[in-house]
Amino acid sequence: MAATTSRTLELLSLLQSHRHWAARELVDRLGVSERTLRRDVERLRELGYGIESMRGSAGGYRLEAGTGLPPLLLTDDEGVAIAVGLRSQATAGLRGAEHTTLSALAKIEQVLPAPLRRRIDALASHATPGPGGGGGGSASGRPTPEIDTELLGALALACRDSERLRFSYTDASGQASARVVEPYRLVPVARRWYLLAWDRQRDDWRTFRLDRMADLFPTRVRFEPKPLSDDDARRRVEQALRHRDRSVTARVIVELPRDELVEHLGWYGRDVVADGPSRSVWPLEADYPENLAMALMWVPRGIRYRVEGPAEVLEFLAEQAERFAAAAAGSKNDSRRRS
Amino acid sequence: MAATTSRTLELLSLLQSHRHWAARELVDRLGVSERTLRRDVERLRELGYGIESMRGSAGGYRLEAGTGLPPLLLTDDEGVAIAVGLRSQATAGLRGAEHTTLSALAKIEQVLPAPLRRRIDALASHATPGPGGGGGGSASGRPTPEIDTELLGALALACRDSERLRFSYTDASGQASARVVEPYRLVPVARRWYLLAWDRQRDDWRTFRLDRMADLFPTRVRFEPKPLSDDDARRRVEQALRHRDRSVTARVIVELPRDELVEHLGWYGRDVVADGPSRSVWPLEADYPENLAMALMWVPRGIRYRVEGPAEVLEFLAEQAERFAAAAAGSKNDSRRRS
DNA sequence: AGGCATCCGGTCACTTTCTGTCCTGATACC
DNA sequence: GGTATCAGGACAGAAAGTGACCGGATGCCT
Repeated sequence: MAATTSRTLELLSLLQSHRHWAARELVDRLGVSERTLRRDVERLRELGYGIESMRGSAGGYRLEAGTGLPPLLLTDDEGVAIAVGLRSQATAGLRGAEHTTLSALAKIEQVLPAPLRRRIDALASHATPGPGGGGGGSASGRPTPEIDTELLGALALACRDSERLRFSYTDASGQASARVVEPYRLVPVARRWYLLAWDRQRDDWRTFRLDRMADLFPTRVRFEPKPLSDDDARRRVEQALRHRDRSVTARVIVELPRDELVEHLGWYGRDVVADGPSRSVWPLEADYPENLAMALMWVPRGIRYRVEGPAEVLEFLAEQAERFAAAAAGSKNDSRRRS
Repeated sequence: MAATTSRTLELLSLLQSHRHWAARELVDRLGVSERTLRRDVERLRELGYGIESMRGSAGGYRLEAGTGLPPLLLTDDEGVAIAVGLRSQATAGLRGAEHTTLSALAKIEQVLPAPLRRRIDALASHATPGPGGGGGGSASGRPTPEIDTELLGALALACRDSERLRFSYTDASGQASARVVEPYRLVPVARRWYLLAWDRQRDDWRTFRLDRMADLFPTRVRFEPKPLSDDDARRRVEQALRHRDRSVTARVIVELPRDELVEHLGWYGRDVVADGPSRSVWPLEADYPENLAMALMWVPRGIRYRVEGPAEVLEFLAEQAERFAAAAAGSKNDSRRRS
């Protein structure tokens, strides 16, 4: 057996766990002579990992940024933290980076020992839910869509590896059916995830909403993927969704110059457009009126605004207004309203 | 030079990038004989990584969950995705797992080539901000605290490696000063991060709020850390904060049995307690009234509630109520303004 | 059932690398 | 200058890695 490969990995692991190491310490841990250690360091350097060394009485080795990313040697805990992070990131969405996030997630999911996986599933459901998105809880009445990150991980793997899947699906009309598909792409649209796949039974592309899938069974049968560009995929999904799963949209007209509003809102205000010199229009889109109303709260205090949108939204606002007013008045005996 | 170690890593990398590999393909890529490949696989198995093999015409190798987490061999993109994920996770907070997340973050930050780091910094500021937490935007008037994830990463490294730091700090009273400290722990409290460190000039423990630090300079001088338990650290920080940075709290009395409310709220409702058979109390805490009010929106529609809390909160609610009402009424029947 | 493609692992001879020891140098800090 | 640290050449013996060859096992397909 090759002591040397595993030792090299261990060295890398040590160097990653603390920044600074004296040769002496490393020698003790690895159980080799000092000369061999130097040779190991040399080897790692040849592989492109930046190991800096310092002489003198506080000398030692230090793993720095090199030309490439070295293999990450993680403890179990760290692996869990990373997996949880990736799952929630996939959920929260980082526009344009979904694909990469999923591929990183797939890499970890693939090698995750079972006990760790259980810890992740547990943790992920305790994680702070995103801004009106994702995360845990098992509330049924709660309007925030929940994303089953476990499912997401499994699907990411299957897409990457072109592995045929079996699952049951409940479509928009409540009809359940068993499906056998060849999965291609996961596409996030408006806080929900969709799977684009080739349906073997219908011999055509189909789009599946993740929260309507159940009983996923990876068949371990590989298929030959047809060519499909990212653009194609997105287009197909968007087309499939054109007439369903519409989200709630509204326009908020704020009595504030565009720049001022944008500065106040930061990231949320990226779509704000000016409507004259002292007024802005803030287009909002959300999956539920609740989330839409939450955004309104960030309009600077004391500033007036007006909302244009479907009756559903306006009714919701009126209802919330009433409840807020009642709550505020009810507790304060001196019925405080500002006039 | 050792072709074998690097080849082993490359094999691992291949196995991680796709699930399934035929021996033939691997042999072609690695440029060795089939026998040697088998030996390499054997070596990896001995190291505890689960490589499954299948015979027959669709045979091949497959990296599965093993006993331990294998070294992760990431592409640049994946590394970036992971780093971004970890930064935002540290920000969003996962109670109890902060430490692990930071240690994983430190590991990656340490070895991140400069160009990748730049991409991360750019991306992180575009990421979706959490629920009233973290994330990007540079708004000054926005009440959500912003967290400089770059700073967080650098501090995590310095804590781990016991590296003395220099920075300038602006305290609560607006007084700026230059500090030299020995950093020990990063502690998140109520959506903000604090650094617990030993102040070399004052010869005592000090707590620094991250968003008040600037011009961080890692001295690369190591220090001998004094013993300090996690509990100790947390206690010190909490004590230091006792009289500043208070957050907003309130109690919401909801006319709904506890279980029903909890089921509806999911994660958010973890602190709900019963108040009689048909009423519940939902304690809320947030850094700003905005965030507190957002939670109220999740009380099931049609259910009445009452809020007990500081005047600040009630006033805020009253104001929002008025704005909502105005927005709802204003657009509906086309009378532009309220009253 | 038979054929074929695939993985399995033993043996052998040969080559390459790895390792520890010994040594001389370079560099940094005190 | 003294000391602690890393650097790296030389050498010889031990250890490993490697390819070629083989008969065997297993699973899929016809």
